[in-house]
This record gives sequence, structure tokens and C-alpha cells, in this order.
Amino acid sequence: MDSLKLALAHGSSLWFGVLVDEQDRLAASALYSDRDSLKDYLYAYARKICGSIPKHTNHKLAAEMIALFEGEKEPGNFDLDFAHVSGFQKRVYDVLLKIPRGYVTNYWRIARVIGSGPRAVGTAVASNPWPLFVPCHRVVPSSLEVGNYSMNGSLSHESSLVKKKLLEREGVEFQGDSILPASTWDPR
DNA sequence: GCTTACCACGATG
DNA sequence: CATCGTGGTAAGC
Repeated sequence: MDSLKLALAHGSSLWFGVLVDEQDRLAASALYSDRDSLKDYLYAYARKICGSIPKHTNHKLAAEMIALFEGEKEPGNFDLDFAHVSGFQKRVYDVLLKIPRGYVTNYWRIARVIGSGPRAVGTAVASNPWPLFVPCHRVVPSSLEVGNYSMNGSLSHESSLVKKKLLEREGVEFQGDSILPASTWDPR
């Protein structure tokens, strides 16, 4: 990969960013509450996978990311560059892409279907390079609490609230902080 | 190469 | 509540 483009956008009091390659494939996405941290993260990621500083643009995928966040679009039909993730990660992400809108699944169920263990799935989900585009927010612990979400690699209460907001917006049914079993989906 | 410590987890008691 | 099993990574030799 020769060079990457970086696009940032602001919406719903969050910052959204994408790294796009020369064929307009998505190399990474990220969301965060502050623009500088987001930029630092995406710069570091660009350096890691292609060794150079990305060039600022206003690529449409940044706006599409906001549309995903707002629930106006569905993940799944984007051209992702899987070159920099492991085979195991790809197996996990392929399952995430099948989780229907309005439903959640858990780490254990994903592990069963790909022949692995829940902790390993957790590490793969946690390192998803394409939040929103690959809907890692639809994976919750088997307790049916919201569980953790990370924005730029850091876990926080705020990011868990973002995860809950996304799920509610997609139609996942809650009772307090717990998801109703009717909103779970089994990858079989 | 190998060893170890770490986890966005889950089952059991 | 505690403890253990678990599999994939990354960082350390």
C-alpha cells in the first residue's frame, strides 16, 4: 500500500475518521470525543500499516460513517482492506458482519461457530480496525449487559454509553441496562 | 524461535 | 463473590 488518505468529520458531538487507500478501500475507521486524539490514533495506524503520514481529504466515507452512527445506513457493503488483520480476526469479523440490525450476540456464541474461545474472540473484537463499518458494538457479554466498547483503544464509561446508544438506536430492546433475550441472535 | 502476561469472556461453585 | 479454563496476541527474552 503506497499512501493513505485521512478524512475527519464531526457529528452527534463525536469525531469520526477514516483511512482510505488509493483504491478507495477502507483501511481503518475510528470515533472519539476529541479530534486530536482521533487524529493521533489514525496517524499512528497509518504509520503502522504503510509507514507514511496520511494526506488530509474530505472523503465521503467519513460522512458515511456518521450515517452509520445515526442509523441511516447499514454496515456490510463497504470495501474493506483485510490485508493487515490476521486470519483469525477476519473469521471473527465475518461473523460480526452477519449480525442483523436490532440484535446482539455474545463472545461465546461467536467462539463456538468459528471453533475458538470467547477470550480470543474478545481480543479480536477489541482490535476491530473498522468500528461502525464492522459492527463490533453488536457483541455483548452473555450476561446481556452492554459490556465494553473502546474508542481509540481506551475503555471508558462514556464509550460504553456510546455503545448502548447505538444499540438502542438500532432497535435492541433494553430493560434498564440489560438487553432483553428477544434481541439476541445466534450465529448458529 | 520460545515464554509469559495480558484480555471488550464464560462456567462453575 | 472467587477461581479457573480458555485461545490469540504482543512484548520480552
